[in-house]
Amino acid sequence: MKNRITLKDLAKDLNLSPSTISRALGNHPAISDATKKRVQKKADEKGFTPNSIASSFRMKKTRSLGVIVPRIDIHFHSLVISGIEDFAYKNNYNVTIYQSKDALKREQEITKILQTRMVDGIISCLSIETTNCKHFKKFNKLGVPLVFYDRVPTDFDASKIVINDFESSFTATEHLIKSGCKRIGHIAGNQKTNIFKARLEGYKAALKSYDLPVDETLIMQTNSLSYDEGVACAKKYLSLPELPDGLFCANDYTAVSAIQVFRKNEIKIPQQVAIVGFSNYPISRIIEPNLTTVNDRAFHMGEASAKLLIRQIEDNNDIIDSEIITLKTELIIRESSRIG
Amino acid sequence: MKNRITLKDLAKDLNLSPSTISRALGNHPAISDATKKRVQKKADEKGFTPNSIASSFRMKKTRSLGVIVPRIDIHFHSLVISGIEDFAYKNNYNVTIYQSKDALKREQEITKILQTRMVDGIISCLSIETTNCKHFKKFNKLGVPLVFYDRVPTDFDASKIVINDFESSFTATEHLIKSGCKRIGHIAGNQKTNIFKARLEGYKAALKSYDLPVDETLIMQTNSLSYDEGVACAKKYLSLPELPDGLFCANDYTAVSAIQVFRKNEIKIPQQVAIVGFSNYPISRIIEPNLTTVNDRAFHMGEASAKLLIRQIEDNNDIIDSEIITLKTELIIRESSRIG
DNA sequence: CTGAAAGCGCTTACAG
DNA sequence: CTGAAAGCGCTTACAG
Repeated sequence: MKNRITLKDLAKDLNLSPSTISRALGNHPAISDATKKRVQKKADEKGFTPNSIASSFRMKKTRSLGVIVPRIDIHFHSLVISGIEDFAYKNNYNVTIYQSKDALKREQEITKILQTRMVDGIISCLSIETTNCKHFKKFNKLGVPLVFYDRVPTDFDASKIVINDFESSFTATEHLIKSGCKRIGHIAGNQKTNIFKARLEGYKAALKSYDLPVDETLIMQTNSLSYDEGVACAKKYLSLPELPDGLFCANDYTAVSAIQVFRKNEIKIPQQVAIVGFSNYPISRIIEPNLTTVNDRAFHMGEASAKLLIRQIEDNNDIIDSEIITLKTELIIRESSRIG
Repeated sequence: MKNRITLKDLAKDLNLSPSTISRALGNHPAISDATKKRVQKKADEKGFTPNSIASSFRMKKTRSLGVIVPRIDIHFHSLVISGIEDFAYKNNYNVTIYQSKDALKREQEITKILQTRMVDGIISCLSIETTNCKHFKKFNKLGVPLVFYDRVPTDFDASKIVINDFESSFTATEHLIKSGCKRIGHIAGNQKTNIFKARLEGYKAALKSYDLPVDETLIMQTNSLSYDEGVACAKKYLSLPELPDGLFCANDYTAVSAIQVFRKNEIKIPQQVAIVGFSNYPISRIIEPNLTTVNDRAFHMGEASAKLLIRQIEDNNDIIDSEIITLKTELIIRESSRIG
């Protein structure tokens, strides 16, 4: 950053004051068109670009959003970030990203950095270790709006963008029931996490509402819904006296691994076991048979987060304390549950 | 951002000057330990956090890196960003990201934004449309270092982090040859892009060096190496009088689609056709049979980019103009090429 | 060991 | 329609 042209330089060249240059470039109505043209021409000629740090400093607005995600390389989060960046870009905001690596300590450190960086607002998905959100409270005092998505705090009021995990799971399970399944299993995520708890509850509620029994031997608990855990769960199903005829998995990885384990054991999908996943990962379209899954709208979640956050930044109307937006999901029906 | 505590506030409280507060918090050697302690205590007590925008403005250093990627939601790029963020975080840099969406126009706009944002350095992978990099030249004049990765400019000197596509492809093809393949096909990427050109060349060179003929009917051209294009290519192979016995694909998507098309046609992988992909996408470990592929070190590419960039930012030594670092790849041998 | 002063490049209320 | 002036919150060369 050397010998940048400043407003002062332009002013000297044009025999005008820096105030006038600033206003001309900002298209201020009080400045004559003739002057605006002269200034713009000189600015282009000299390759002037405003120093937005100086402007941010002066205005106490940085037009940047801080985003804290567990990991950027998880597809769900990269889609969310993509949605955030897209919306932010269109509205002239910048996006600065941080990874908590699912570690509370790192998340806390990042909030300290964000506190000094003067971002105009923050979007975050909590780390898996975070049970207490007090490190986010400081932003309330500083007047920096927060929006959480996916893994959201329960211990304090904040704006949130979520999907209806309960309802989505209800619908997914209902789809299996309506397809004729009577013994439906569930591979469940970590029950310390609200979204996975809701998915289990939605599954149970659907069974109940169709007068099907909730058979605990058909519900498999996992820690992180990893591919390997999915393989282990599928093997457990195989060791049961009777196989389930339907399986709703709390994510796509476990659903894919179940498909593979079952097929290796000559079990026909969906004829013998119909399978539904959750999240619409890219692999769900590639695995054979293609996986029926819940589109969790990751990109839209990012867009919605950015939209809500920017509205909160720009609304001087201090009446709204927090806002919770629930996005619609969509059950994408593919071969893995298309029976007969 | 309201009623933030400033150095001046602390100074007033402690009957010291702002200069002393600044130096005390910056652990300046000239300040007595007693004063440092007093200042630190008061700062903690009042919840002081430095305004880093003011500091950036003053120092003309923002400690932030601008990153331009085609899309964040492409796994390769999200891994690279993850590597960048990780290294940057450890070195107290922030990472601001932009997506070009593979559009030259948007890439140009982003460079204009970055010019005003005063980032200390820029990391970028060129958009697919970019053939002319003159919109990056301004950063040379501004003294803002640039590092390109993966898709890098050929028309001007710049620091680059790349892998050796030629050699990696040579090794991958050689592996097929050594496994006993004699008729090896190649699904090639867009030949306007250097990396895909290099992959094709590496494949051809390996054949030649083992005295195998280069059979153009076994080389399929694609536009974007998409899954669907892979399916189409695989079908073309099936329509040939004789199938290849080995297939080196310029990415994993096309390799996966080839596996699926072949298997649907009762062709045994790897016994009848051995297949090798490129990039080590997550799906390569999941597809059956598991895909042999080239680990392109996306995360390390990000780390290396950030490392090189930060070194260029912090080295006042103006002797180095640009630096090109080639990373080692690794051939991961899995079932899809393990013959016999 | 500490302070007074200048200045980074903008923006804007005030004056004319 | 344009300008002079103040100030955002830091940092640091200079002085003592």
